[in-house]
Amino acid sequence: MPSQMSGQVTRPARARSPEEKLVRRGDILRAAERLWTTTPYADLSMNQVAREVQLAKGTLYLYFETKEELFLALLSEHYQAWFTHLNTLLDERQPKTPDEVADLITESLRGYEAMRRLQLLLGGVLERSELALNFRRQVLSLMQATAPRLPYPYDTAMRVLVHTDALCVGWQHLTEETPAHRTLLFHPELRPLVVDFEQEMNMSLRALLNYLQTQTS
Amino acid sequence: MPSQMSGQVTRPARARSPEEKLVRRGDILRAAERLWTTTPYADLSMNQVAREVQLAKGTLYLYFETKEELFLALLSEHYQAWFTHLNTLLDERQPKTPDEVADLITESLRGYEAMRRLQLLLGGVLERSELALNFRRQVLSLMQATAPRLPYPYDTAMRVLVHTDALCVGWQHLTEETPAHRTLLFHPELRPLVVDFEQEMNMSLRALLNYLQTQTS
Amino acid sequence: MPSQMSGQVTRPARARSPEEKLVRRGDILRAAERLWTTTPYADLSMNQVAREVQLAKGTLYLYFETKEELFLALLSEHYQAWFTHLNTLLDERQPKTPDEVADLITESLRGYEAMRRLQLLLGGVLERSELALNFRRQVLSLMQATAPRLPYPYDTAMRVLVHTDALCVGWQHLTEETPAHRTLLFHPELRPLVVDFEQEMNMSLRALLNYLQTQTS
Amino acid sequence: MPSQMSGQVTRPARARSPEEKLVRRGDILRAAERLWTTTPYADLSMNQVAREVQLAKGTLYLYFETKEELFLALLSEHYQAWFTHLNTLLDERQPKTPDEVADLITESLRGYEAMRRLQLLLGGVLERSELALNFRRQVLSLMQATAPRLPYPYDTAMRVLVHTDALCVGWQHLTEETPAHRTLLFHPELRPLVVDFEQEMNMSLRALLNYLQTQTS
DNA sequence: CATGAATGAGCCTTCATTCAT
DNA sequence: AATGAATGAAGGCTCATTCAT
Repeated sequence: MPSQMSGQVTRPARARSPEEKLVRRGDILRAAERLWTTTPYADLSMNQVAREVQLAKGTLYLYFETKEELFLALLSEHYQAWFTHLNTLLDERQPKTPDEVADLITESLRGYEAMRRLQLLLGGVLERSELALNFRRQVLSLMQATAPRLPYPYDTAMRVLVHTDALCVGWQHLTEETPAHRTLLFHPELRPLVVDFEQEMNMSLRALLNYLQTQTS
Repeated sequence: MPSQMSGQVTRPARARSPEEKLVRRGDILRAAERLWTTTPYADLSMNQVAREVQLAKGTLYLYFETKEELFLALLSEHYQAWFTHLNTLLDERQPKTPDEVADLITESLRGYEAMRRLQLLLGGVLERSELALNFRRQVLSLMQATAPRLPYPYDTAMRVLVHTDALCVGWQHLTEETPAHRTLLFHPELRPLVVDFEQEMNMSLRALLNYLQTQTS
Repeated sequence: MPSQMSGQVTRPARARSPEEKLVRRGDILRAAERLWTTTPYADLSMNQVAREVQLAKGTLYLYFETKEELFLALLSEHYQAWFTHLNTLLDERQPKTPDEVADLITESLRGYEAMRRLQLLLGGVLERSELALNFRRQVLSLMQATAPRLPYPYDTAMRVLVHTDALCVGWQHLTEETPAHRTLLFHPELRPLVVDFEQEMNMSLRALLNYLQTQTS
Repeated sequence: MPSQMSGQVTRPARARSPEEKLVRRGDILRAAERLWTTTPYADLSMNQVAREVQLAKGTLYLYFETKEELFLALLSEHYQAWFTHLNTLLDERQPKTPDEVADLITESLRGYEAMRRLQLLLGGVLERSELALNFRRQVLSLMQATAPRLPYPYDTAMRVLVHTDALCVGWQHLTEETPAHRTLLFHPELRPLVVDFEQEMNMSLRALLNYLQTQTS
């Protein structure tokens, strides 16, 4: 009869209703996320995740069939959150000029490092599974919901979103705060390689959107 | 575009001279590369590489201290090859306009898929070791040798090269020919997510370089 | 003199309760011991131990963090058993004269070859880890519990126990039943080197204890 | 044509005559010894030894068939040296009383830590080979040469020498300067386990020899 | 639904020894 | 005699996943 009080919130010992199960699923995701911010995927064991949620290892497999699926779900969640955030900003500000749009997108990414890092996993690790297909479908539908909010024709808007994705991955890749990357700061001769995500991302977006402007007219 | 003919060529039983050793080192690299095109880093064991070169496992460790070093060496090799290729193109064509430069860079990447894929490894896997530092230094010096060949002030040129890196990673990431990615082609509804590396890369570069033009003047 | 009957007794598939886990731990220890009698530590793989207990390799690591820890635990167990045995004998017989004490200690070692052999490991192999410290502490406290049972002042008693340790190791070393040692028996010219553990141990102890007697008075 | 000047002494590139070969053999032994004082047997690779003598790995195998043989030869050498030393002392001082003999033997061991440590190897590592038999023969004949120099009947003298062996091993075992052993010094509660080789060895010998005196008369 | 003991394939790496030169 | 590249068995250990309870 182990007490379940050790978590932040009291929690039913068993998740019975579908709602409770959803909550539990969320708990797991949240735990994985917490660990993920400090530990690379390969070094992050299901055991650790289990410990973090204070569930048994086996329980995780009741909610996710594989480690891969778990992280894909996490990425999915983050994607959704970010798109929602982006939509809100777009609806509020209704940006018109390329620079306004670029700035807004850049800003929308602030605070979403977790998502950006997760995105990198896709290629190297997560991409292999067939779950990826579902994931893509989801991404697509998120993009489709956002596209109309951009001051561009649908196709252009979609393209902008795909470019945003690529840029985000690219800059995140060069910017990722790995231990090795941090040591760069102590080697002045390597300065030219040290870049700031937000600044470069913004520049890339401005360049892109202004260019689109030019081309269209 | 290395020839893929490396098969059962007769080979000295022992690499004695420094030259032979270099050749053997190359053989290993080549084998690793061959496997790498079909198997992700994490699933690629030294055992497999050994089998592929037809050498004993231990022999690999005569040429590379760790698995990581082997793959870093591979990436390094490809980077160098690409920069050399790029330099040649730049020297030959001496591009002036933004579009000329963009096209040239885009073209230079053709046939260097291997490098592009390898680049993605950096973030997730290789970045951790201290070897990474050396690698960075090398990349930097390659960039520094290329920068003067671009029709831009040195700092701008360097920035262009860093952007190229980011774009390359970003688009490669979205374009990578993983099994999962290939299935995309059979799902017409996912069409909008299917993009062509070369085309998008080119567009990104054009956008960037034209934008720089604008800003400077 | 533990029974060597542990064979294919039926066994729960999973050790759930702490008691069952203790039993399983014991099973592993027992298996290691069985192998140890015929194979030197360095040649004894965890794989073999696993096979011998009929458990998976990984399972061993659920009970012992490293190979070293496993063997240290084994030695620890044997030490404890021997000290317990010695204490019992001392309590029963209450030896007074040096020779009585020497005989009793000698007798106490009979049947504890396993412990004696394990002791030899300490120097060469186990000594390095930090676990060794704990082990030492344990040995010390065992000695401290035994010292008062000897008909000597505390400090002298402790010294006697330490000497016993040294003598035990020394004679075991010369007496060890290795294959090489056994061949000695077939070479009459080497006779003088063939000695009997019990006999020599006894003599050493008698010498020591009588000497102490002399010195004190 | 590599220069062979890098050693302390110039050395012929090839050992041709039997004498030269013996010298070379000695060089190897000396190198192994140097390393052995700081590195445990298991961690000491033939590679290191080769590097230390500035010979190729394969060359070692021209002089010793196995690693084991090399170390057995080393031990053999040390044994011989010590016995020689002991003989000299005995001849010079001609000790008569038990305490004089005990003190002399104790003193003779001073400075022969290397031998003492090597002795410990015997049981755990070296004992297995069939070379051990030869080694034993040698030890026996050394003892036989020394026995007459002791003020005891031949058989008693032999027995004393065997006891010396055992005691030496036993106390060395408890005294060995391993890292773990050194940490003992920082744990005052473990004080009782810290003993001094020379002091305890001396006591053991005195006890033994005085006891023999008693028994005989 | 939950548990966590058990699994076992698989990983990277080491190193005594061999053998072509 | 000397070299040192090549070998390959073996080792300890990890961890995603399964399954008995």
